[in-house]
Amino acid sequence: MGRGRTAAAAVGPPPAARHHGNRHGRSEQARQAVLEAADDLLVEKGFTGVTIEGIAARAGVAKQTVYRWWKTKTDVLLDAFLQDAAEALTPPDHGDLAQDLRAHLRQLALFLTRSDAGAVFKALIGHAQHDPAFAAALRSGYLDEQRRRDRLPLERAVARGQLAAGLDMAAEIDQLVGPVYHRVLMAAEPVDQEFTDRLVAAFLRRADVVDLADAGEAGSR
Amino acid sequence: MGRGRTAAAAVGPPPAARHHGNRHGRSEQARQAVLEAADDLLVEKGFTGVTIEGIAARAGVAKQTVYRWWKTKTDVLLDAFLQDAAEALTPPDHGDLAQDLRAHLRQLALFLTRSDAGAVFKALIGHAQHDPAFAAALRSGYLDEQRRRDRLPLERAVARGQLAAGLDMAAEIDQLVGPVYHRVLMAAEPVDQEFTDRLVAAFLRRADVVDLADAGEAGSR
Amino acid sequence: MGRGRTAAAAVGPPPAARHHGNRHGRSEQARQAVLEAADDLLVEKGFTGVTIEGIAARAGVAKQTVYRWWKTKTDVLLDAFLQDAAEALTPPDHGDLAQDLRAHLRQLALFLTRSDAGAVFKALIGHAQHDPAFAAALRSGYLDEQRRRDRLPLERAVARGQLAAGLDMAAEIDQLVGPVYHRVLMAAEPVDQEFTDRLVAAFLRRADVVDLADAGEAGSR
Amino acid sequence: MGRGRTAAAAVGPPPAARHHGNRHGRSEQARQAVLEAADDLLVEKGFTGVTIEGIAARAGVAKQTVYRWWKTKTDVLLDAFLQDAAEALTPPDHGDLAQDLRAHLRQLALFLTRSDAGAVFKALIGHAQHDPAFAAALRSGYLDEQRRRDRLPLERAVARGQLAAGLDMAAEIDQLVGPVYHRVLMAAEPVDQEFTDRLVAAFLRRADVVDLADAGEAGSR
DNA sequence: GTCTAATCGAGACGGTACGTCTGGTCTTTTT
DNA sequence: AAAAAGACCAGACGTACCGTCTCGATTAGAC
Repeated sequence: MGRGRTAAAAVGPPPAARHHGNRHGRSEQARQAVLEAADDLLVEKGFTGVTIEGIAARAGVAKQTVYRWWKTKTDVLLDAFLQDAAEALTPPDHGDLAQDLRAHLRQLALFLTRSDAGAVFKALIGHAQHDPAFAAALRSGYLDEQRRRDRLPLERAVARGQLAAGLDMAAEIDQLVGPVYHRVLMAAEPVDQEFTDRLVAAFLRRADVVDLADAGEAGSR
Repeated sequence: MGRGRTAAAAVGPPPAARHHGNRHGRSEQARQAVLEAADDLLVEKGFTGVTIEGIAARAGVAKQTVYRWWKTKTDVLLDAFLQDAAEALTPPDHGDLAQDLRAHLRQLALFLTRSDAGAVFKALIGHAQHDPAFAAALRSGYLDEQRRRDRLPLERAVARGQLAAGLDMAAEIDQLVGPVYHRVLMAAEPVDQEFTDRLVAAFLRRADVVDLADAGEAGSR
Repeated sequence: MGRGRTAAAAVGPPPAARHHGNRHGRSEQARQAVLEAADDLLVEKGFTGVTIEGIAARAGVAKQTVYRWWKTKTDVLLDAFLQDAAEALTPPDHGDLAQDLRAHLRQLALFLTRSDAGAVFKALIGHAQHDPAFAAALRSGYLDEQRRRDRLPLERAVARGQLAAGLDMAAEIDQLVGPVYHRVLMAAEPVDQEFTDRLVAAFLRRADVVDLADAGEAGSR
Repeated sequence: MGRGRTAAAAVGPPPAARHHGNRHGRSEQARQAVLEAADDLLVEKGFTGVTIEGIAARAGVAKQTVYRWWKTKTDVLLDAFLQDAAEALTPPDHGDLAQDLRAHLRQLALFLTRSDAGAVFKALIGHAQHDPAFAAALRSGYLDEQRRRDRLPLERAVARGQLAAGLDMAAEIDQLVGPVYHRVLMAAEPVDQEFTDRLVAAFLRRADVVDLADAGEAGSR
């Protein structure tokens, strides 16, 4: 297994933490081992199969070391997820709204349905339904930022003059990503490209987008 | 406390079950006590606070009696939910598509955010993320049927000639209800009437709806 | 290993306890397994090596089963000891005071220095120094009764007219057995027959014993 | 609180140790703080309540500092005890055997039942039952020397001609102090002056003591 | 006046056992 | 036949100490 963390490691690692159990901070080695063990276990045995004992055992770490830095197994999973996925869902910038949105929704669908991190994410969303405090942590740690990223293509289009400025961004984003999450979390139906492209098309039609590639004409195609 | 079960009791009760711990079949009394205990506990203490031991204790029933009829605590909660909410979300029939959809989405939002049954439902959706078998049970026990109910306004509109027949129903439903679920399950934002009405308006615009009240004109655009 | 419990089983077994985990009482099988595991462990690994986890594991019993019936590992050891040793130290009755006392002290010395039960007993006495509540339990469970047994030879001698009635029994017993315990618990010196016989001789000399075998003479000096 | 160590400090302090954390030796300040913390904790919380972590915390010392100089908590307690009690139980010299013995046994009884050091001593004796290596350390560090002190009155009496030379000293000492320890360690009965005086009387009677105060007569008064 | 080496406080580390809790299984008696 | 009762095995929970370790600060004596 392993997790192939990218070097960037945007989220958790405390500044300059490469030492070993001394006053100068925690062991980065132990931290990484715990995070890897946690999401390996989630992928292998599912959410219920993740226990702090199991994480500690697989990470070759003392239980107390896990408890010292994380309160619950879901905090570990969240930490692991944040580290893995921080940059997975940044929408691309092709200079074209339609293209950007299609690519972004497709990427989101694949992330949720195909990647290990997506599996972790679904588990975390699931747990958030049972634990309001964790829901808040998940929101502030990930969802808020993700919503900001989701908004980027629209904001760039506004800047380009491709899109009217008065849009209710939040509502539009919900209409774009909401159906994707809905299929992933509740329905059993596949979330294929046809589906995500259709969401984009519906948006373009209702949002009076100026098609820059086909300048001079108004309307949505 | 209590649950005010409607007489209909659409789901579980075995035929002729009014006895109590005798040779004549299971005790309907015990069954009801268990279901009530389960969702009372959920409302009071949250999903984690529901345990089979706790259910049995509060229902005044032996643990084995719970295990005899349900495999897990989530099966109890599902059973309780189905009994309570079976018909809760049937969309109304005003003879007008726009009116029906607006009312239905509003009702859905209220159900999810305000009712006890909605709280149970969110908990079950949460658990389904951790347990594929339960997810399947939840789908076949409720979600599939609910999707059929969600479709009713559209189908009636097609029958009325208000809506073209070639529509991809599943995708349209996802675009209508998906954003609602998304806000409820993931975002912290309120799901007010303005939001749900906007979803309906977007649908009407993209779906070439014939406005019967304003007959003679074609399309909405 | 094993413990070869004598059938008599004077102490613990609850009345009619041969069933298995039902409402009618505890499992006698589990109880025996726990007691045997406890003193096997003590003999093998010493007092520190006895843990409730270890007892449960070796007995093939759940930890909770141990905790259900005993509060601490020392309670288990005490129970085991009582069952093993209840009648181990009853002084013999030869009809002669000197003979009885010599045999009894010799038996006590051998019990303490040679038998497994003696090892358990020393451990319990040791623990009693750290735990006043346990000390009281040990006294009421064993020591008080043992002191009564220690007194028997003297009382029989009084009944026979071999010994004056006004004796301070407690003080005399302490002078007889105290030195034995002292050597066992504190000194490293052997407690051989010469030593125990000397204690008896000193007692006979100071206690104005009528030597029935040599009737007619008074006093021992 | 505190311990009021007498200046003599017979046991541990290394020569010229008043520095603090440099190459030339240990910190006497830390050493004293540890010893005081250890027996304060014992008196306050009992043997079980003494932990190396607790000692270090209360002494305001790092755990490692304790481990650097002592192997176990019982070694700390032993060290503390030796420092406190080294000369506590030296029998007086009145020039009279009976008087010396009566005073000595009385002092022993009071030490064991009344003083803080006596409480520590009982705890150490208790632990020695569980740990043969510690038992040996306790014997060589204290008991052997104490037995030598116990013997002093008898040896002086022999020198004075008050007592026959052929006596088995060890056995006689055991008969004098054994019953006292026995009552302290095992029985709940008080160890009052009447009891200790009786032990001396029994000894005098059996040991053909020449009463110097009443010279000329033989026998034990 | 630096340099060196031992000890100090601090505290993270891998571990073991604690005592508690819940999950599921089982057996017996009662209805 | 199913209920109530509750003991059973199993194993995770979160905590307390264990004994080891690494660190940076402190402080003599050696140079």
